[in-house]
Amino acid sequence: MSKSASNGPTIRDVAKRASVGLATVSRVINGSAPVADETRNKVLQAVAELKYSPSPTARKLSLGKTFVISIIIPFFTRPSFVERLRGIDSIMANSDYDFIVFNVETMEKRDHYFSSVPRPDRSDGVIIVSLPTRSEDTELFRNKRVPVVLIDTQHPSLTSVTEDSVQGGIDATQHLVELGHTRIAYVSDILHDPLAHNYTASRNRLMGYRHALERTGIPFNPTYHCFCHHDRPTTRAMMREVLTRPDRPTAVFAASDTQALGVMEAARDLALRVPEDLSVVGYDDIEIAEYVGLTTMRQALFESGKRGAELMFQLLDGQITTPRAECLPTDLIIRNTTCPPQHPA
Amino acid sequence: MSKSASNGPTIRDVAKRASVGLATVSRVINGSAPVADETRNKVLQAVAELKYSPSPTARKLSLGKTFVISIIIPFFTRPSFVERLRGIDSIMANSDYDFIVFNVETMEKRDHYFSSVPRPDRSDGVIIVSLPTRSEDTELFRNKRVPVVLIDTQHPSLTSVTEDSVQGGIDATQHLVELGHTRIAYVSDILHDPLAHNYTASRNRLMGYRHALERTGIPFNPTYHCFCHHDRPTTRAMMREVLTRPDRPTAVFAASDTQALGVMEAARDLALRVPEDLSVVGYDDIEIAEYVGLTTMRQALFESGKRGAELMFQLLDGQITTPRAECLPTDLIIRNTTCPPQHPA
DNA sequence: CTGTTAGCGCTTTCAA
DNA sequence: TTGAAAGCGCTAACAG
Repeated sequence: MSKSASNGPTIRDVAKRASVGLATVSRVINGSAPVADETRNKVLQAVAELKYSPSPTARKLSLGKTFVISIIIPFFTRPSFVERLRGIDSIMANSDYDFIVFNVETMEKRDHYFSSVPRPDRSDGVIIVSLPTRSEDTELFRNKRVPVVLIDTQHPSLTSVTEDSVQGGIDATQHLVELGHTRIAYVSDILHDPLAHNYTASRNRLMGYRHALERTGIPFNPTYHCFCHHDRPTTRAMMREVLTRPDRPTAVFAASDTQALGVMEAARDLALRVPEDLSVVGYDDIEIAEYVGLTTMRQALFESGKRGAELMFQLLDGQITTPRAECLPTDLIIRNTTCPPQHPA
Repeated sequence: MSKSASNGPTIRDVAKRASVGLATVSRVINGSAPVADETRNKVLQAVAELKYSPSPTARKLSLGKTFVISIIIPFFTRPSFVERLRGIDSIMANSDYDFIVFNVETMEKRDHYFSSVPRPDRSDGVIIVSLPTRSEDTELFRNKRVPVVLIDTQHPSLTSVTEDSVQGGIDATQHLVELGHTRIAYVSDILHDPLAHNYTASRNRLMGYRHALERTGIPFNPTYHCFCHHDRPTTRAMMREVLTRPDRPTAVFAASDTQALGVMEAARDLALRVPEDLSVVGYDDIEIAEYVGLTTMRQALFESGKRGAELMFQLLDGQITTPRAECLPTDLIIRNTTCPPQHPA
C-alpha cells in the first residue's frame, strides 16, 4: 500500500467519468490506437474537467523506460563544462526527457556513478563528459545495454564527439613559433590524474605542442612542461617560480583559459608585461577571455553539448547502430596577449 | 505489458533464489523490519550472486515518491547561478535524491515549469531560484502539496533563503559616499522584466542605493539610474553613452559583477582610468572579480544553495511546518576599483 | 519473524 | 472500436 496522500486524479477517475474503459483513455492520451470521435471527445472533456495528467512514474514503470538522460561530468561548475551543459540543455529542453547531472569531483564518485548510473531502470541513456573511459567501463555499459555518448573523450566502442586537441595544440604552438618564440612553455593539469580538469585533452594538446615544436626543429625541453592542479591561484604560484628561472620562457601555451589567467597573474606579480615580455595563449575561449583580451583556442563547447545530445537521441531511435566518432573544429582567436619576443633567440 | 527487454534480476528472482518470500527480500534491503540473521544472509548472498539492485522506478511508484527535487532556475549558465547550484549539489549529492534542473530563459518556460514541475508525481520538492513568485503561483504549489523553497526571492507563505539586498545596496553605496563621491550611478537590469537577471534583488539594491544616498543628503538623480539587458556588451555600450555626459558620474555601483565588467570596458573605451577617473563597485564576487581586482559585494552564493537544499530536506522531514525566511549576510570586498574622486563635488 | 496478497497508475495484449 | 485483465517491480498490510 502506498504511503502517499491523495495524488490527484488517475486514469481510472477519467475513465469512470467518461464512462469508458481505462484502456480507451490511455489510447486517446497517447494516440496509440484509433478511437471513435465521439468517444474521444467524452474522454477529452473528462480530462479537462478533472485537470488530469498522467503520472510519469507509472508510465515509466509500465513502459520500462525512465525518460531520463544522465550526464556524468566533472566539476560542472567550471566555465567550459557549463557551456557544454548548456548545449546539451538546448536540445534536451524540447524533448520528453529530463536530464540529471552527476557531478564528479573524486575518483570514488566517478566509479560510483559509472556503475550505478548506467542502469536501464535509472537512465535511458548516459552522456559522459570529459571523463576517460577504460574498456572495463565500456564493457559494463554494454552489459547494461544503456546507450552512452562521450563528449570530449573517445573510445573505439562508443560514439563520441570531441574537439581535435592535437591539432589545437599544434595550432596554438605554431602561432607562437611563427611569432619567433623558441622558449615556449606548456602549462597543463597534472597529466597522470584522470580526474584532472581535462586529462585526455591536456595530453593531446601536449602532443600537438611537441609535434609543432619538433617539426620546426625546436627541441622539446621537459622543464618547459609545467603542470599543477587546475586552478588560477595554484597556477599563479607555480608560474611565479618558472618565470624567475634564468632561461624563463618567452611564451606560454596554457591548456585552459583559467590556467592562462593564472599565468598572467604571475607575470603581473613579477612586473613582466604581457605580451611584450611574455606571450600567452589559452584554450577554450571562455567568456572572460574576450574581456581580458586573451589569445586563445576557441572550442565549440556549446556545440559539442548540443551535438552530443543529438547523437544520444539518434542512438535512442536506433538511427545509429555502430559507434560514430565526430570531431569538431577548433579556431585560434588572436587577441592581444601574443607578440614576437623582445629578445629573439 | 512492458516493451522493455529483460532488465536484470528483480526482487522476485532474488526471493526465489534465496527460497524466501519476496517481502522478506524487501525487508532486508530496506531494513524496514527485523529479519532473522540466517534468513538475512541467504538473501544477501542471493543479492550478491545475482548482482541485484532494486528498480528505482518501481520503488517510486510503490512508495508514491519520486526521489527527485526539481530546481527551477533562470540562465543556469551564469556564474552566480552556477555557484548556487553548486551549493545545492553539495547537499543533494549525499542524499537519496536526484535533482533535475529546469532552465528558464523565457516567460513561457517559466509558466510552463511553474505549472508542470511542482506535481507530486514529478517532484518531491521544488527549489526555485531567483524567480519571483506571485500569490497565484504559491496557491498552485499549495494545492499540489509539493514543498517549495525559494532562493534569492521571498514570499510570505513560502520558506526562503535570501541575501539582504537592501542592506547590500546601502553598504555598496555608502562605501562610495564615504569616499567622497556624490555623482554615483546605479546600473542594473531592466527592472520591470521579471525575467531580468535578478528582478527582485536588483530592485532591492536600488532601494538600498536610494536610501544610502538620501540619508547623506544626496538627492536621487533618476538619470543616474541606468539599466539595460544583463550582459557585458550591452552594458558596455550603454555606459559609453552615460560616461560621456557632461555630468558623468564619478562612481558607479553595478547590480552585478558582469555588468560592472561592462562598465569597466566602457571606461577603458573612453580612456577613463579606474579608479582614478571612475570608481566601480560590483555585486556577487564571482570568481573573476578577484582577478580583475574589482571591489564588490560578496554574496553567500554557494551557501545559499546549500542552505536552500537543507531547508528542503527539513521540509520533507516535516521538521519545518510554518514558512521560514532566512537571510544570509553580505560583505563588501574592497579591492582596487574604488578611490576618492579626483574632483570632489 | 516470514509468506501471501493487494495495490501504486499506467500500457497493452486479447477478446468481444 | 472498445473493455477486461494482466503485468511492470516494488512496498506494506495482514495473517500466520
